[in-house]
Amino acid sequence: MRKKTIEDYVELIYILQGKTGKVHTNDVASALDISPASVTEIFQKLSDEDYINYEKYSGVSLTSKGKKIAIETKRKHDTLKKFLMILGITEKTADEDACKIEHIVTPETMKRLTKFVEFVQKFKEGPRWLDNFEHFYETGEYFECTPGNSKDCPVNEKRPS
Amino acid sequence: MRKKTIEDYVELIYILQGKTGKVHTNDVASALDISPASVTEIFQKLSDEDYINYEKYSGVSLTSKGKKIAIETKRKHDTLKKFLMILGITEKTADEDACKIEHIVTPETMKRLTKFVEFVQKFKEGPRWLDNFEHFYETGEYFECTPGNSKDCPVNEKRPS
DNA sequence: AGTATAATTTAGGCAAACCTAAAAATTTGT
DNA sequence: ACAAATTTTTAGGTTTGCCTAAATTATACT
Repeated sequence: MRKKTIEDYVELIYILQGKTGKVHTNDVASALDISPASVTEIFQKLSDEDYINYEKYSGVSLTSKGKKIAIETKRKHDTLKKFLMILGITEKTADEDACKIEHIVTPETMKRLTKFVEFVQKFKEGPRWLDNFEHFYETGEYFECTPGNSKDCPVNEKRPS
Repeated sequence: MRKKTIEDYVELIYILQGKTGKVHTNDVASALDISPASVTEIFQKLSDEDYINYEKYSGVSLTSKGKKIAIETKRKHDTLKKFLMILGITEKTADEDACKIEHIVTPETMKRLTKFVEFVQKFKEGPRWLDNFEHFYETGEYFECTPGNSKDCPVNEKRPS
């Protein structure tokens, strides 16, 4: 199926680590549906590259390098997911797409999308054009809602101040 | 570097095929910067799975199955690129991201994004909220431009009717 | 048309990411 | 504390996607 990146593993370990901060072979194996033996290999590789602290038979924890990557990746994931949900995508699908896009998106695009999410979230109930987009998506009708022309707006009443 | 999918190859062949419709080992090899020998293997695989017509030493052409995939993928690519450019991403980066996202995005998300591009393109000079987003991106300032409140809009004059 | 050059394929190899089966270490229950 | 059950690791294998070098086929020039 899908190719897993180092980021995937590190992010997963970050998510799986409970209070103790220890993640075990089996945790990862069952989360990814691969064999424990493969996870051992992955742990070895991640350890070689200093993403995790690994000692045989005792579970792993993230190094500061690993933690940094994990947090960064999760941040990207969350932003992408929010972004997609703003456009009206269901949570499940948004999560799925975010999970794949987070690894390949350029920093430039990521920065724009982050700002876009921020921009939209400035509006308490979401900007009206989003309601208009939703209306367009559902019905195919669209409207030019300008400050000087509100009569055609299908969702005027939704916006307060 | 990046993993190539069947879609990548088929789309590339579609793009490389000139009037004759024939694409040669070397064309693909230099486009992807891999060895001609590897392209031969790829051609064999694509041929096995009926994406291309392949006869040794004579170049390849897309089958109808291959053409369908190619067109579909290119359509996705173009839409994603447009979408990203709407958000203000430079053409080069938009192209790069589109190229990677096109292979992994779910149909649901693709449908939304397509509609979104359509929605934005309904506006002759782009919707005003986009200008506001750009303004926000550059300056950090944002405005609530509602039909009843145009005084704060930084870009009122840009919109005609 | 015949030979030099260029393009393509074949053959064999390597590394990565997975696997299974068996061995080793750890944990659990009494 | 020890045997049984579980978890983890080791060893060895498979597939995939690339590689290089050598062999083969096609093309281009005189």
